[in-house]
Formats: sequence, C-alpha cells, structure tokens
Amino acid sequence: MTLQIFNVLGREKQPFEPLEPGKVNMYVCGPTVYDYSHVGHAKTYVSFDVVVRYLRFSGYDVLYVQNLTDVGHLLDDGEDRILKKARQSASTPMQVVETYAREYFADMDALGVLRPDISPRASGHIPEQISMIEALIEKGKAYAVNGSVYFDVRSYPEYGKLSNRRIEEQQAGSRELVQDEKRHPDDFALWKRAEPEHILQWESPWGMGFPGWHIECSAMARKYLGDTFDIHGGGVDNIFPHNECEIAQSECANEADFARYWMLVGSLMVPDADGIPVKMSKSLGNFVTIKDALQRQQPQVIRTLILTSHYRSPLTFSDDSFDSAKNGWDRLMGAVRLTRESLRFAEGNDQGNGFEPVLAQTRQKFTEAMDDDFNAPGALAALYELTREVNTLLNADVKPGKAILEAIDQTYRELGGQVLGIVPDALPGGANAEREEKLIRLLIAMRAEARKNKEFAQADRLRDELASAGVLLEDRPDGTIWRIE
RNA sequence: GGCGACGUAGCCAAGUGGUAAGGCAGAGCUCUGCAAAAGCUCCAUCAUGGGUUCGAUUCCCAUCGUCGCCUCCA
Repeated sequence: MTLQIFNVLGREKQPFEPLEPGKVNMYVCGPTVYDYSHVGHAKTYVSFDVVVRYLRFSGYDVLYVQNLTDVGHLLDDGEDRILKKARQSASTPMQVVETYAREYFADMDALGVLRPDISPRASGHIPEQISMIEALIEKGKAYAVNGSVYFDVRSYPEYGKLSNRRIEEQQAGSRELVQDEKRHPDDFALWKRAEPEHILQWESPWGMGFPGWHIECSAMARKYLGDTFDIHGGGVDNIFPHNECEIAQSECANEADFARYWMLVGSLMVPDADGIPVKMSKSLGNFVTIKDALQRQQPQVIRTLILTSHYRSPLTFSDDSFDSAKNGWDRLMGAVRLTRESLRFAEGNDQGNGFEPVLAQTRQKFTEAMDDDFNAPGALAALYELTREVNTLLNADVKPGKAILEAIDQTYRELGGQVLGIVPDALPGGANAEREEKLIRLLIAMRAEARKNKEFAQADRLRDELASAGVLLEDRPDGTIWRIE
C-alpha cells in the first residue's frame, strides 16, 4: 500500500504523491520563543518528528524546515510577546529569543526530536518578507495605510478554504482599534508601523515597522522550499487565522499553489477542576513544561504517551495516562533488554529461526499502520504484539541462536528506535558504567551462592539492598538478570 | 451564532458494511525457595432515536453531550 495522508485541505485521506518523486519538502510552524515549551508543544513536534522519521525510513529524501518566531507575534493588547518578556526580565528582545530558542532545542533534543534541517528565524528574513509584501501590493492584494500594510481578503476569493470560513460582511463595527485602518475587518496585517519606543523595528518602504505574524512563514517557506511544496504542518489551533493567512499571502504573491498537503495535529488536553479536558495552553496556565515532564519520566515514555493517540486526535494528559504509558513502555523495554542480554551468550546456530515470520508480520503490520496516515497507535500495537511473542520465545526451553536474536534486536532498533524513537540504542545502566556493572554482577554471584546453600535470608537481603539502590533482580532458569529502575 | 472535530470496556486508544487492534488497571492460573519478570485465560455490541441495507459500531438524518477555532496559543 502506498502512503495515505489525511489532507486537511479537502478533509480526506489522499495517496501521497510528492511533487518530485522520492523527495519531500516540508514546512512546520515552529514556536514563538518567548518562554519555556510545554508538553503541548512536545505533542506537535514529536508527532512531526515521527512523520519525518517514517518518511525517511520509507526512502524519501526529506527537507524539513521549521521556523522560530522571534518577532511580530502580538498579544491581545497589541504588545509583542517577545518585547513584553524582555521588559519583564530586564533584558533585550534578542537575549530573550536566544535564551528560549536554546531551551527549545535543548528540550527537543532531550525528547529525541531530530533537528529540522533548517530553523529559520523571522527576524533574519525581513528583506524576504518586505519583498513579498511589495509584490502583494503590486498585484492589488494588499494596501498601505499610515505606515502599515494589510492584506485585502476580498481580493482573494479562496480565502477561508482551509478552515471553511466565509468572510463576514456584516461584522463590521465589532472591532476596536485598528478597525479604522482596515478596509474590511478580516483584513490582516502584513506590516505594522512601529512606535518610536518599539525596540524591534526595521526600515521599510512604508517607514519604520515590523512584520505581521503570518508573513514570516510564507516568506521563509518560499525561500527554502519554493513556491509550491509538499507538506505543511502545524497545530490545529493555528488553522485560523494563521494558516489561512499563509495560504492567502503565498498563493497571491507566488501565483502558485502553496502547500499540497496540510497536516494539523490535535491539541493536548488537560483535565480541569471538574475533570473536563481543556486545551493545555500558556494563557490558561494549565501547562506542564517539558523540563518538568522530563523530571518525572524518561523521554521515551513521553514519546510513547504521545504516540498512543493518533496525531490528529486530541490527547488527554494526566497522571493516569502517564503511568499507563510508562508501564507499557517498561514491558517493551523488558523484551528488548532480554533480547540484548541473551545475545551476550548466544551461540551461532540457527535455533529459533522459525521466529522469522513473526518479525516479517510485525514489519508488515507496522508499515501498514504508518502508511495509513501515520497511524502510530497501530504501529505501537504491532510492537506490543511482537513483544509478547519475543517474551514467549526467550522464556522457552530452546535457546535462540545469535542470528535470530540479532534480527529481533534489529527490528526493535529500526521500528521502535529509528522510526518511533522510543527504543534507545543503549539501555540505561549499560556498558558505559563498567565498574558498576562488575560490582552488581559480583553481588549477584554472591546471592547465587547463598541461594545454592539455601541461605535465603542472606539471598533476600542482597536482593533487597540492591533494590533499594535501584537495581532490580530477576531470577531466570539460566541465571539472574538485572536492570536499573 | 458560524466553522470544525469527537462521543468505542474501569481508564487510555485504534479500527471496520458482516458481531471490535493494542496499552494500563483488575481477576484467576502457570512458572518461582519466596519474589520479580513473563506467559495463558477472563473482562465492550461501539452516546441515544430513527432511516438506508440481506446485514451498521462503521453510511444518512435527528437528538443529547464534549472539545477546538472564530482574539494570543503547537
């Protein structure tokens, strides 16, 4: 089966056909870097991380661009959020931007999110934005007023096609402030005149000012991906007005289609006081930062939690769902650990090679799920089913040979590691702690001796002491294995 | 009010016109010196009411409920 993608533009699953065979140009709206990122951001960027990883796994050459918004994103009161933060923290805007851009990458790195190929910043692309605005004015799609420039939505009949919104004619008069400058309430700013005290401002044909929030994505996408490209991603909450405006600006300025496939990620929800799920957001204050989440759980567990729900669906984030993901992931890792442990002593025979078909089935089920609009929950299910089979195999009397164990390990590494990013290459407490490992093995040997002599009190003491130090033992017919809790 | 999405077991969550993946939790069993881990077994008729159909959880309509967007948000 070929890859199917649910295209928000048209609201249907469509076979994925890139503009250029084998090559995927992709743009995802990045964060505004004015504060720490929270788990809601993690959901979006982990989701697209898996999309990119799977596309590459499938053989596509992916060029992944994700911007950083560092100017032009205003608050309700018209203040730039970066400037506000700078004022509050007694620093300069670019310090704020630099600080939180680094924190963002640090968080994403910790979550195992691969870096985009290009991470362009809005403030670094002012000329590109200005020239796009000029083109829009020339084509009669935008107009300048008092040093600001607005996009004329009535000049673009397709405005609203992504979010299915119609331009409201009667609503005029319902808006305050800027209203008088706009010809139509739905017109949006391409360029804003800056007051003298506004620190972030640039020269333009219309005087000193700064770009509107939406134009950056249009300008940068065109610069790095061309007029028309394959996939545009983001969170659903930006479908209107942001994504809609991007389309309008780009298609008018470029006189070409913008993104061919739109993929929007469902929001992360948090139960409110009454247990009703509400979107996690900065403004509501119901957020958990990625740093806090990482304090509580391993990054792979956070990814697992995110992947238990389809990317388009909302996902409720709670202690229960967190624990559930953690316990499931532990079982997965148990099988991975057992496989790698068994590999240490495996012989080079073909014992257990009858297991091959299970691996083939796993791969098939996995890719079928992922080919169906990146159905990660289905792909995860394939890994869980594999895990049951692997545990059965490794707990049986026959000792599987090296070949099949390596094949199993490889399957986990590729599907669970390379694609989903939940199976680490090196298990915690592995070979890099050689001395510790030796000590643990010594204690295990001492306990084995005690057990042999039926000195169970002594044996239990060793096990309990190790457990209290975070080293958990498991007795198996052929010896004792351990893991770090 | 407009637009969109959704309502599947105790919880989370896939999916299909022919009686429903997976995970967590729970119960029983096996293995074990005891544990731990693992495995096996058990646990839903898919919000409600109509309609289409040989047959619907899956298609259509209505109702109820929830969420998102419409103003800043990934």
